[in-house]
Amino acid sequence: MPEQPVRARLVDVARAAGVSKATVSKVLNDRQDLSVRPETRRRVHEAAETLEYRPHSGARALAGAGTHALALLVPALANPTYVTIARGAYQRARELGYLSLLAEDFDGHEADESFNELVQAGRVDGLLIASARPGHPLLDALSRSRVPHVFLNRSVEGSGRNVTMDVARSSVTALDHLHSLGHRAVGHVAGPPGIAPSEVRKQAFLRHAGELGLSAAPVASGDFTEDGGVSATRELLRPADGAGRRPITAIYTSSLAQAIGAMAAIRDLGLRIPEDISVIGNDDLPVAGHLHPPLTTVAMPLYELGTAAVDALVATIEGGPSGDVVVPTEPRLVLRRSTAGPGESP
Amino acid sequence: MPEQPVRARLVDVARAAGVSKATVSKVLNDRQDLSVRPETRRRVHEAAETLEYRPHSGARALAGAGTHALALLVPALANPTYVTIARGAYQRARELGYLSLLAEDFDGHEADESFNELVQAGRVDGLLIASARPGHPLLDALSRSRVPHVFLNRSVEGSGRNVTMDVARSSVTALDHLHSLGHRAVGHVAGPPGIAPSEVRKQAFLRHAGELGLSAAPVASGDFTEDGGVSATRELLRPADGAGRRPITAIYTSSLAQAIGAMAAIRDLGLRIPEDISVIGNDDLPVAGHLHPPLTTVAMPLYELGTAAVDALVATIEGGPSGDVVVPTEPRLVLRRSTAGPGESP
DNA sequence: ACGACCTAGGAAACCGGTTGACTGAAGCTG
DNA sequence: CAGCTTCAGTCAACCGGTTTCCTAGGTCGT
Repeated sequence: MPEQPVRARLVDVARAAGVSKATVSKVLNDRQDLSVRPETRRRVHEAAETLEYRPHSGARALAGAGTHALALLVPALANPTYVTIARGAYQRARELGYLSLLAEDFDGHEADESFNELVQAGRVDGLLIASARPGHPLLDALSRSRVPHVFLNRSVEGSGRNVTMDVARSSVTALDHLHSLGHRAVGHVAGPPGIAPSEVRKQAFLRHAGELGLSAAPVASGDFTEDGGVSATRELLRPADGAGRRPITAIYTSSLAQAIGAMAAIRDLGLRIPEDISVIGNDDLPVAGHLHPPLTTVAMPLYELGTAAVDALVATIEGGPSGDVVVPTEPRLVLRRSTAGPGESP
Repeated sequence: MPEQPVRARLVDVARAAGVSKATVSKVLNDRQDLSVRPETRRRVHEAAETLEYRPHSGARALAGAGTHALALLVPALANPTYVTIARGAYQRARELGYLSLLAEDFDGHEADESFNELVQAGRVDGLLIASARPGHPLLDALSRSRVPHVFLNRSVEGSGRNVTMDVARSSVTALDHLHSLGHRAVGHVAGPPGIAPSEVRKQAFLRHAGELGLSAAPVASGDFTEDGGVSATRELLRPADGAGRRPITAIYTSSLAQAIGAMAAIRDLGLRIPEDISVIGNDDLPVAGHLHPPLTTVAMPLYELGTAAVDALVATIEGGPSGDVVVPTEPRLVLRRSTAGPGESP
């Protein structure tokens, strides 16, 4: 039997450095309640280094220090939006000495289970929740237990723990762009009702449409998927008057996938993009630039959302106060060829 | 100070059921080395139920039982392929009493760190590795330690721990389809060199092209991204002879993103799909059906790959033997409108 | 009637860290 | 030079499970 390359334990480091477990623990955790000679400190660090010591997270958690792990709950990983957020969260967590785990929360179906497995089982110190919606079972569990958590992207009103982007601004940016191209009748493909950013975008769209004096600003809801975009777009393009005139000349969608669906639906109706209908979507990802035509988008600061959420959560875990946060980076218009003046080529 | 709704602990359950910790532990873990009266067993389960008892994963891990957690390392979450795999893994893991965690391994950059944080810190019992490639730092770490693991999708030759799909078959399926439409000169957009499924697909493509007697079967490599598809496609379509004739009439890509890139590149050259060039991609996802034109694909059994990998890993963890596994489900052709006979409309 | 053998369950050690109370030695003070 | 601090660390309890021996009481065979 070959030598098992056993993990180094605290006591191994202690032995190697010629000190006690307690000293090693305190030195490595940089605790203030202990005075150590620099020389000793050095020996400890050196021993830990050569032995490649990693504290056992379970033991640490048991002893009352946390696990130094967070979990990010996203509603749908297939939506690459959340992947960008997750990356931001992961990186920032690492910088703060935490590990960020990723879990898909199939719109509440698995939420209880995830909650149990992650929080109750003591695997994580806190939750980053991107899957909130009214009536979500998780909200209940959270209020019963006292687990540190923040809501990101999908905020929960009155929680005082929301980390969001300036979603309203994205509607304004998109609408200003279309308006400046000459569009006066713009439709909006909104996300499902009840979901915070979806509602905010819709309200901002309607408000700003009013401010710009648009002649029409119909809204249709659909899932944040391609199919959701297809059905909402069909609804928007159905001739409203008997004359058979198209009610709108441009569409603004709440997600990238919806925009892809919208483009498909528009073409199915025999219309051209952007000559007949301009399309602009939210969230910029590589695929947008490779569509036909390349899609104009409003890029949201997703990565920053992830980092900001971790900052807020870690602050909470470490005893700080909590409060709503809005990521300062503004949505950015990414101009491509799916938008043009009504009747024009790009 | 409000009552902290503390987690129920083992001893709480024991007290409630009127037995000892040991008994509860054994009953809940269904251990054979103890005889209990059915009545006692019932009481224990009941108490655990009403107290909503969840074992503390850290404590359990410390005591020598595992963590009952696995980690899935994927090379790029932005590639939705891996999301489907992850779902399969997650579900199957749950059925087996495990929790599957998801981590992005930025092509080796973070692999060591992930390995340390997950394995060395004792957070997981085993690894599902989908990010292998020759020279990957993880391979070293794995051979040094004795952590249970399997490689999925991207196999590692000689490891005896590969869980794969019939990737060669997917090339045959795609090529047969194009051949039956009348194509005799087909190009292949392969993945990066050195990556197992990429190489296998390419070899199978070349072999079957030979079997079918194609007049041309050029191959160009590119990343599994849209941009990778663009550049490889440009290479394939560059006129080879002085005559300026296009060398091929169809393109088969190794990933869906590459297919999207290929379509963009084809259009940029002023060519039509499928009249001038047919396109067929690997992996079927919702977006494929909403492209312009809707993309014909070869659907791979990704979900099953995830479940099979978990089966294999858990078997290893629980002391079983290991061995290579190939998911039995065959690749399936999903016919859409990006393929047609040379010169024809779909 | 008495030991052998089950049956049902309990006591306690142990896993690997953390933490607050404690201590021996050196330095300072009066 | 005795007493008080400060310094530099040590001791041991503890976290919440699991597991390995035990044991008390009842059953069975002879």
